[in-house]
Amino acid sequence: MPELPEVETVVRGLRRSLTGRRITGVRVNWSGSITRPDPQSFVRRLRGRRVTRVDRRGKWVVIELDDGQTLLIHLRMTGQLLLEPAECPEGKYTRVVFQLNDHRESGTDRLRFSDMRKFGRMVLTDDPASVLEELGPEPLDDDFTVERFKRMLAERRGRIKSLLLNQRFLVGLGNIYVNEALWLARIHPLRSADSLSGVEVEALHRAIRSVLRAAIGQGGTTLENGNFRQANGEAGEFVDELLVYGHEGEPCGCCGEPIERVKVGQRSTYFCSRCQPTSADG
DNA sequence: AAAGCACCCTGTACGC
DNA sequence: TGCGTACAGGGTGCTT
Repeated sequence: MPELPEVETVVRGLRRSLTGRRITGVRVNWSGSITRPDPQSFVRRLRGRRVTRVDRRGKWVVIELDDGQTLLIHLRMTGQLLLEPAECPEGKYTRVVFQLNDHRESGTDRLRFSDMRKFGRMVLTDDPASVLEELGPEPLDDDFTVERFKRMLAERRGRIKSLLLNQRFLVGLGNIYVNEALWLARIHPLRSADSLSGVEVEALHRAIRSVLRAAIGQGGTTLENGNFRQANGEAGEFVDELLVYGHEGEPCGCCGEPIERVKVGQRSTYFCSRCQPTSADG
C-alpha cells in the first residue's frame, strides 16, 4: 500500500535521521529482498559507506552513498523502513538490517527493513537511472502541468484508472489514491483516457495533486491491517479522510448514493455511479 | 497499445 | 476445530 504519500513520509523521516550517518554493517535475513547484486556483494559494498542524500522517485526510496553508489528500495505491499535502537526487539518479518554509527540525538542505530509478504526489493547500483528512467513524471513537480497531462492522456485509449496506476505513465498513484482522485474529479474509472474533456482533465490534475498533498500532510494512510508505518513507527492519519476507498455500500459523501465496488484490472475499484457517470455529459 | 492472467508472498476472513 | 479458498494490491512478465 505504500504509494507516493507513504513513501514521501518515510523518506522525510529517513532524511532527517539517516543523512550523514555511516552504515557500519548489514545483515540479510532473507536474500530474496535483494535484487542485485548478490547478497554477499551487497553487504560488502555497503559496509563503511556514508549516506549523503535520501530522496524519492515515484515509489522508490533513493539513498545516495558517499562513493557514488545508490541504494534503491521499493516497499511494494508490506515493506517498512524502521529506525530503531538495537535494544528494540526485531520483528519477525525483518528481512534486512543496516547497522548505523552512533548518533548524537537519538538512540536509533538500526535501520530495519520489515516486509511480511516479501514483495519489497532493494537494488544497489552505480547507475540508478537504469532502474528509474522507465518511470513517468512526478505528479507534484512543477513541470507536470495541465497542458502536459492533456497531451499525455490524448494519445491513450485505455481505461483511465488502469492508466493512472501505470508507473510508466505517471508515478505515485496506487489503488487507494487513484480511487480517491477519480471520485474527487467526478470521473468514472472505466472512462477511456482520450475521452476526457479539457475540464475533466483539469479537475483530475487538481484532484491528483490535492489528494497526494493532503495525504502527505497527514503522514500517509495506515489501513486497519497496519501495514504502513512511518520511519519512526507511527501510523499515518489519512485513513480518516478517505472518501471512497474501502467504503463499499456507504453513502457517497456528495450525493448519498451507496459507493459501489467493482473489479478493474483485477483491482478493487470504488466509485459513485451517480457522481462519476460513464460519459462526460452523463 | 491494451487487456487478461499467472506469479511473487503471507495473514486474515469466511464457508462448510 | 480445521481445512480449503478467496482476497488484499505493489509490481513483472507473458499471451492474446
